[in-house]
Amino acid sequence: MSVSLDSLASGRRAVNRKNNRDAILDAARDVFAEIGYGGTTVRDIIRRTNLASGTFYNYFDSKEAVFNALSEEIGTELRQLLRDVRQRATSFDGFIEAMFLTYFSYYANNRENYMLTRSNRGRDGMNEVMQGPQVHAGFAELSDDIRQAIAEGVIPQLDVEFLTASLGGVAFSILDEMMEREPLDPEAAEQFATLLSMTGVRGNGG
Amino acid sequence: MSVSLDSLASGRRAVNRKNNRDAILDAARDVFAEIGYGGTTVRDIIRRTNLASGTFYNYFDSKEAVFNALSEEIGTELRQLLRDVRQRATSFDGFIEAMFLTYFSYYANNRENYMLTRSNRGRDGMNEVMQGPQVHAGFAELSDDIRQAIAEGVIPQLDVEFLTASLGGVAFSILDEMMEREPLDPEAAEQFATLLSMTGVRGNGG
Amino acid sequence: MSVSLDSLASGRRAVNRKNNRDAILDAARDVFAEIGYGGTTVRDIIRRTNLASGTFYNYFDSKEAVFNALSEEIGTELRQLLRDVRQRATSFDGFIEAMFLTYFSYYANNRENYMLTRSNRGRDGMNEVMQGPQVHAGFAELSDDIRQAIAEGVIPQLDVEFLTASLGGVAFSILDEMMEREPLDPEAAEQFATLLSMTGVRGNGG
Amino acid sequence: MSVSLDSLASGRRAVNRKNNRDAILDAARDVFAEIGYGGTTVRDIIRRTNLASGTFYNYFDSKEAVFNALSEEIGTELRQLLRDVRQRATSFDGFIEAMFLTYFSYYANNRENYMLTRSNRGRDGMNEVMQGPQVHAGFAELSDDIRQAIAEGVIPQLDVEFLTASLGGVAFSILDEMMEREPLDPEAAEQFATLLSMTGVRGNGG
DNA sequence: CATGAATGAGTATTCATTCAT
DNA sequence: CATGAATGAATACTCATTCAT
Repeated sequence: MSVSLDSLASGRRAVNRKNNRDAILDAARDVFAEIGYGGTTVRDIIRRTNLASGTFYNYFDSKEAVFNALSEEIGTELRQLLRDVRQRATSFDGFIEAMFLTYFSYYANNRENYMLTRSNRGRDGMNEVMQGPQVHAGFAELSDDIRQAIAEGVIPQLDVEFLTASLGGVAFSILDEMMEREPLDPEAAEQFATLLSMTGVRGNGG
Repeated sequence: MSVSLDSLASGRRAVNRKNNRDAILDAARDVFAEIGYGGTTVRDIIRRTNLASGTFYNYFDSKEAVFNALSEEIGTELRQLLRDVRQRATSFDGFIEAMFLTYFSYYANNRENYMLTRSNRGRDGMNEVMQGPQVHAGFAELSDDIRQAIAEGVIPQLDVEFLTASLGGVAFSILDEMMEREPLDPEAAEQFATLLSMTGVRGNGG
Repeated sequence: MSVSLDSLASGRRAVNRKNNRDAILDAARDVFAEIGYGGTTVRDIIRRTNLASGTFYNYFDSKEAVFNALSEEIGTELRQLLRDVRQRATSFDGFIEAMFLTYFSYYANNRENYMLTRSNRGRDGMNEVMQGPQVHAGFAELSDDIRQAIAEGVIPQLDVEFLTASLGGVAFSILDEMMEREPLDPEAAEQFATLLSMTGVRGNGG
Repeated sequence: MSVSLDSLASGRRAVNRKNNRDAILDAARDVFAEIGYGGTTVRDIIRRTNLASGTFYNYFDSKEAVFNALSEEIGTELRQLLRDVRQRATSFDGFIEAMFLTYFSYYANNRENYMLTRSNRGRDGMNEVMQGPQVHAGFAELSDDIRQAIAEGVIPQLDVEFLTASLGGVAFSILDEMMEREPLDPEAAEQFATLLSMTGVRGNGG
């Protein structure tokens, strides 16, 4: 008897713990997206929750900590998708194309994460254009891909860091433009990004 | 004693008014650059000044107002430079090239304004990738230029908004990369940006 | 599994109850000594224990309650020692001497209790120079002894309360001084305390 | 005109500043005395004042800072009195006697400072029986006096630190006892303290 | 117009205590 | 009886802004 009770208890507790953590994360995601990281207060977050103020601190140490958890979540998700792309890629062109499409599609399908990412940009000491640690890691992987493509003679010997930054810049800026349009069209965004990146303004696009 | 001072006032006041305003702007520029917009308090700003806290409000309504004034200053300066470029341009290629060089050189020569611009990115409600009202205006002009180039058949019929955003994105991201290098090399940055923008990765660069 | 444990419970529980209570008391003694009564939190105490926070309240009602239990423990121990002294005493001089020696030796041998006593002094509403209820009780007994000594003509007719307080004050202040010296020398402390108390500065000491 | 206005202004300001500071100190003195240092909150202090909460921090950095200011005030006052005593003293006996009388009288006439001193005892890290920095300094001076008296052969070669501590202990403990009596009788307290200190229990008192 | 003290709403965080399991 | 998550009251301190001088 007491065995089953105990195991029930611990099970329920674990579930509840998970639920509460998720509730906080969900609330935080919304608030950050709505009023930005800087403007968000811990009170704003818990207010959107059934929890008491103190409960927040059972799960996260600070506002920054929740934010990092969210960033990590998105970054990990996105980076995994991009790794899958990398593995399936058979050509550099196809790789870049798939990367852009994956990237734009991800945010098209997760608008709240897009909003969060934008609010990210405002964190103090986080003013690298929009680079949390996750983005940084993603860029490092991209740099490696570029280096390899250069080594294999697939693309010319360009400045790797400049190119990495540029591709990121193109992705970010087109993402912002795409998110303002209705309906969302990740394919169109991808096509433009690919075209510009691969052949430039002079390319046979249009 | 203060009576004689008073009698000098009318002339001196105008000067002083300008001086005080400038003192606040200078202090603000430094503080924003150092500790970011979010972290900066009005007290931080006036502390770097000989003025009293209340005096701040004789010149600006709020922290945001000083920031906007600074942004406007930079934006106006930069936009004027870019207009000069536009007027002197004889070809689209030359125009883009000169735009990039002017842009990179400006920040290379005004590091504190670069820092300020970065801190800008973090403002709440200012999370458009990097768009203060000035940047917005600058982008509008660039869009016009692009539209005209398309109309004249100088470049293919690309999506104007996407292209404008992309050029901005490339500029911003390469700027960040450039500012981390020593020595600062605006020419190298310009060459890369131009090459990528005009001919893409596939271009005969390297 | 837990069923068989349950059947052992009735015997084991009593043991465990004692163990847990002692574990809490031990932890509390250390923490109070280290960071003082005011700074100590209930969490600090249970953290040094294998127990859960809620368990604390199965044994004590509050931080104050543990503290009182510890005080009582020390007070009871010390008072018992002093009662033994009283019983063995054959003269007032010998009584005082033995009292001091017992007192100083006790704390020399139980430094953590000394630390605890010091932290005691800081309790709110416990600001009588150094008087927990135990000390109060001890003082009452000492007052009786003094009264009796006066009645028996062994010592002059001094103000009993003043004298009791003074002997306590001398004891406390010399204890503090003694505890700062290395090595601890309760005999020296006792000799000084006795000399001063019995014959004053003018005594033939030195 | 503007001169007189200006000087009036700065004068009034200074007065007001002084008044506010004093108001805070007075309120703090009362609260500390009533509910002890540990239990006192900054809010408790400003609540007894007409000032706003933020105003507190225009004058003091923290609760500790006000307390230190008060302690210093009392300590300085008392030490000055004791220095006067020292200068007027013509014999060691007379010196000790006058010291005790001054000490007891001071607190008899400043009950709120007595209460404050008692609350002092409870500060964390301030658990030396009741020694703020002021008391410490006072003790150092007393030690010097004792050393000199020994050097001059006026009193036997006693352990100076023990004796200093003991005189302090006697003073403190008798003070506590005295303050509980009605009416306050500093002379009686002084006589007892002097008698005990100089001739001990065996003295010809009573 | 300059001053700088006063204001008081606002925020992060802690902690003793409760209570469902 | 043990557990430890949830609670929410409480506190210190900051800061933009006002306003009397």
